[in-house]
Amino acid sequence: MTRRPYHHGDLRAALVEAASALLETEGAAALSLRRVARAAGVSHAAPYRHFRDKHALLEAVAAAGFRVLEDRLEDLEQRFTGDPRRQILEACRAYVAEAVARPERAHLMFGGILDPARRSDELHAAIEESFAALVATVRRGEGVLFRDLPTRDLVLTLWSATHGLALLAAAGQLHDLDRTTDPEAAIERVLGHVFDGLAR
Amino acid sequence: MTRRPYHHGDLRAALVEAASALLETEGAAALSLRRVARAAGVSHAAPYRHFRDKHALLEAVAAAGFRVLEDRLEDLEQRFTGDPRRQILEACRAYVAEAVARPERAHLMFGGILDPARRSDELHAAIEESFAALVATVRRGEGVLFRDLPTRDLVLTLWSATHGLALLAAAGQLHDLDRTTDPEAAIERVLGHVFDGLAR
DNA sequence: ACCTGAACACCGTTCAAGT
DNA sequence: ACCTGAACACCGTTCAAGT
Repeated sequence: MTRRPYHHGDLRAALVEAASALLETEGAAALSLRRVARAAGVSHAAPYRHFRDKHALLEAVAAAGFRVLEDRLEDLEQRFTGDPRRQILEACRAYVAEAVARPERAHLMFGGILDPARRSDELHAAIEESFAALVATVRRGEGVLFRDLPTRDLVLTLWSATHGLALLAAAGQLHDLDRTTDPEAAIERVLGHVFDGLAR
Repeated sequence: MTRRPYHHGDLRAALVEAASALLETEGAAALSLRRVARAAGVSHAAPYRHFRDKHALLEAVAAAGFRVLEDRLEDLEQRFTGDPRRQILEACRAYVAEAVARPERAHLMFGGILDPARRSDELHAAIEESFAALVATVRRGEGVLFRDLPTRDLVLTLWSATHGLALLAAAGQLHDLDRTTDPEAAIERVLGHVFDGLAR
């Protein structure tokens, strides 16, 4: 960490990076703009050159999370070509794994911390694209795996189950059901049953 | 709102009430302990007589939410006696309806705002009891509605799907899938498919 | 026992000034 | 163009003092 008075590089990216790290290590409550600035080696007013306010910085952190999710989903199409069942299963697994690995960011992405009315274009695009990747994954099972149901029904059912398990796991609330169940095993079983309900 | 210097009544309850109201109208970010105190007509230091800190007050708000959920679930056993399918369906509907009606509190209950490591006894008990009510509801379908699966599997699958839909709806993220789908109709379809997967 | 008012360290945001 | 440092209103928390 060089401590020059001026940050000669991509300060914007450095701030998003620092905020993401602080978020996960200290929690959302302890994440202040001033601490982020300090971690990036700039004054507390410098972030305002790159973000309108704290909310905008948090949106950028969330957007990065959605892009990671999108990348992971798109990767699976290549890795399991011709096996839509496996693709969908791994997609849901990745969704849960991401939420468990970065619970604070997951809550920021899905949580009620950000105001939906003030979504930046960047966040909006990141959400749309990761969501499109999800729909595309599910679609590859149409006519092969699933009964003739509206795409909307397939996506809604698989997404709800996956999202629910992911957030329960991220919040540590799965332990209230079963102290011995880890999220990896749980998503396997849940998806098995959900697949049964949608199978042709 | 009387404005006496001393609050002669149940200040603790008044603070939880004021905090719940402020939370829903202004959002979690705008919810300060000082504003809660002002709304209850006491000085900013008065809440510390009843709560160790802000976190403890928020826990009390969350606990109230879990108790509401529990009451709603237990109500259904009486209202639809002998119809376990309806009981479970209405339970999931109530879960989603509560999250949609009070999205900010739902995020507080399930969200990553509260630190799981610091759960008060009150909150712990409220979670356990509402969760027990949920398990009891699902159990009434065992041997009648569902295949012979571990209770854990039944609860996990139904709960994940319901929880996921509830939080997606609360966060306004269902709109990204389908602008015309309201949560009421969505939970109906999702649960239909999930039931199919668990049916005997 | 219950509450107040002053105090402290910290925060988000703004803005004139510096390079 | 990009960043700093002072300033302001607000916050969570503590504590001696009041009734």
